[in-house]
Order: sequence, then structure tokens, then C-alpha cells
Amino acid sequence: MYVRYLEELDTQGQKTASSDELAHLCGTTPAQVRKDLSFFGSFGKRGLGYPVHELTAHLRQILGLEREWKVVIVGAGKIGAALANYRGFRQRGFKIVGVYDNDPTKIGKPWGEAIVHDMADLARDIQREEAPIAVLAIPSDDAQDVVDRLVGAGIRAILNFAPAQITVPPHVSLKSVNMAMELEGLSFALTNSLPSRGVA
Amino acid sequence: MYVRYLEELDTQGQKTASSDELAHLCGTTPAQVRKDLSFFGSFGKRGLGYPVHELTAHLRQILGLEREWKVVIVGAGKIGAALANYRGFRQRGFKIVGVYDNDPTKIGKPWGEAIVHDMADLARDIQREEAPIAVLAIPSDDAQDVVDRLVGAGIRAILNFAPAQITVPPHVSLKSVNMAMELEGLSFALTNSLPSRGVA
DNA sequence: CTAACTTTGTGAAGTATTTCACAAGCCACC
DNA sequence: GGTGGCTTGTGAAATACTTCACAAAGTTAG
Repeated sequence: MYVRYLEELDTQGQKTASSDELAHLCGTTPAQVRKDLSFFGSFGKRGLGYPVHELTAHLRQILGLEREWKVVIVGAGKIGAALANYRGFRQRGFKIVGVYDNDPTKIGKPWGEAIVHDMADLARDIQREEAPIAVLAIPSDDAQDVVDRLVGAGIRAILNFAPAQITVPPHVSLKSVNMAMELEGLSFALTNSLPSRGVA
Repeated sequence: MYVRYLEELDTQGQKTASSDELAHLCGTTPAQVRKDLSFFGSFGKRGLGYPVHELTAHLRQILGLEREWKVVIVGAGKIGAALANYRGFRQRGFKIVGVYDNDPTKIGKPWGEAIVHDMADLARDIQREEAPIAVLAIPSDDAQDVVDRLVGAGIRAILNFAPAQITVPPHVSLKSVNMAMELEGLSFALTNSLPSRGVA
């Protein structure tokens, strides 16, 4: 989050930013900003704030954003399509090296800049391309099966959009995004008139 | 999360579930399950566990999932398309009452079961339909503008997919999902060989 | 009915996270 | 070069969250 806003400030030509300013941008508190950043090092100058450009570079380094990550998308449905075309991924250094599906009517068809590959080739291609990250956009029922195959092929991280509980071995990182559950969280907030922080 | 798995158990005809069983399903601990549930009431029977069907109903009540929520989707791009067609929303009681865009080449065109409406009508329709929830799938640059208009029209909750920082008044609930940021989290985990919980 | 076994609900203990508050450092101006 | 006004970095305090551990309550079997 800090990287996002620091890059914006950098583009605008701002040289330094105080913890107070970053806190307002990110919807948190100045103390939180200072604690967070101090965890990784001592980047700021007292009386002045944090050097925007330099701090951005430091954080990008820490987050591993200086390199390009190869990503495969599994599932050529609507969500897969949205993700494959999402410019934000490419902009931020994630290169989509393949889209996979097991639907024979989709395999071989063009798909944006790429074509849809057969899921049967997934394991081979992951190893050949050394793609460490997979984005999962398939129905829940198949999710764990596909994950097991990905893990077997040596995948190291998975971003899961299927609304299913999934398990992976400890050396594989997993993040799940469940859109219906996000809406249900809002339903709870509406039902119980929870105050919002006003920021997200 | 509990609702999701309880519904599954209910469908399978299971009458009761222990905190231990729920914990395994949800990737947490039995103590956590008991604490979470006890926050809302005392639902379980000692020696037996929680009554699956009854607990589901209780939780759905608490979460406000017993009613139907009307939802508008703003932005008829790829992400909007994926969301509009996402069956999970409808299945879980969220009814999409309209899709809006400001692109003249899209307005009036069919869009799944609905047609794309002009964003100019958004405020009027929200008031007429009394749709309390909006899903935002538009470019970041326009996000805050559109949010302000939604708030002005009386929207009460917003699920935002634009990678932008957005502010709303305290009476409006806001949740943001930033897909690139999720990937960046995985990048950090890979770069730093963080162990995963193995579950999500 | 009793005894052995389960499982909840919950204070208390243990961790983790956030906020406070202030010394120390840096800049700018005179 | 000294002084005043900012702002960081960070221990300590406060708060939040998770886990422990066990009495109480229910179930099952004989």
C-alpha cells in the first residue's frame, strides 16, 4: 500500500513525505506508518520526513517487485478473462505466460495476446517456463485437484479466486479472494449499522 | 466462512458439528471457533457439538443474509462482466439490478440478462430501486468521482475493485479488493521464503 | 442409575498489535 | 553558530486477539 502511494507522490514530483501525510493517504495513523517502516530499516530524516523516491525503491526491493514474475492463469472463464486482460498485473511486473483450461472448445482459441492451452500441459509448461505463481479462476469443485497438480509441478504461490477451502504444503504460499464473502461482509455492516473507517 | 461450511454439512445431512470439526474445515483452531461463536450467543450443546442447521440459520440472520440485497454494478468492462455473470452473487442472495457505464458504444447493449444503462441514470435508479450496494469495476481515475455520486444518491455500501484509495463518509461501508496487491503479497512471501499456513 | 467419555463456554494467561509520548536529530532562519 | 520548530525512531503502555485449561453439562453404554 505504501508503495502504491509513494509511487504516486514520486510521479507528482514530491521529494519527501512525512508519516502524517502517508498515514492520511493510506487510511492509517502516523505511528503505524513509522512502526511499519522502521521494521525494515531507518529510512526517514528527522524534521523532514521520508525520501519518496528512495523509500519506494527500498520497499520495492523488499517486496521483490524489482524482478519480473511469471504467472499462469488457470481457467479461461469470465474471471480468467478479466484477470488475463487486467493491465495492472503487467504494469506491476507480473507477466502472464499462459492461460489454461480443460474445455476442448476453448483450447487453441486466441485469448487476448495469448492462446488457451490444454490443462494437460500445465505441469510441463510450469517446469519449462519456471513460472512460480498461478492464478486460479476455476469452479470450486475442481479447485483442490488442480491445486494438487500445480503443487506437484513445482508451483510456489497460488492466488485463488474459487470460493473453496484449499490446502497446500507449507512451502507453497496461498491467498484466496472470495468475492461473495466480501459482499456478505458488507451485508453484515449494513445489517448492524457498523460505522466505517471511511477509507479503504 | 462458518456459514459456507455449515451449509455444506447441512446439505450432506450432518446434524451436528463439533468446534474441532469446524476448525479443521475452516483452517483455524477449536478454541477460536468456540470464541467466535460464543460472541454471538450460546449455540452448542456440550458433549455433542453445534446443531448444524440451526446454527446456520442463526448466523445467516446475524449476517443479514436472510433478505435479498439489491446490487448495482458500475463499469461494464471485463471485470464488470465477470462480476455480473458470477453466479455466486445470485446464489447468495445478491440481486444485480443494473449495470452502468458511461461509454456510449456500450449503453443499451445487452449484457447477460440485463442491458447496460447510462451512468447518468445511476443516481435516479439507485433511489428508485433502493439498491443499497454498489460494486465498482471502473478505472482508478474515475473511482472517487463515481463514489461521490453514489454516496450522493444514497448508496450505503461499496465493494471496490479499482486499485485506488477511496474515501466515503462514515455511514457508508467500503471494502476494497486490489488484485495486483494480492499478487504483490505473494511476491513478498516468495522473496522472503515465508512459511504458509497451508490453508486459506 | 452410574460411570466413563465428549464437548461447550469462558475466565485467565499468553501473544501480538497498536498507540503513546518523548528524546534525539535535522532543517531553516536569523 | 545558535535557536525554534518539525519529524523520526522507539521503548513503554495500552489494547486487541488467540490459546490454554478446566468446570459444567450433555451423551452413551452397561
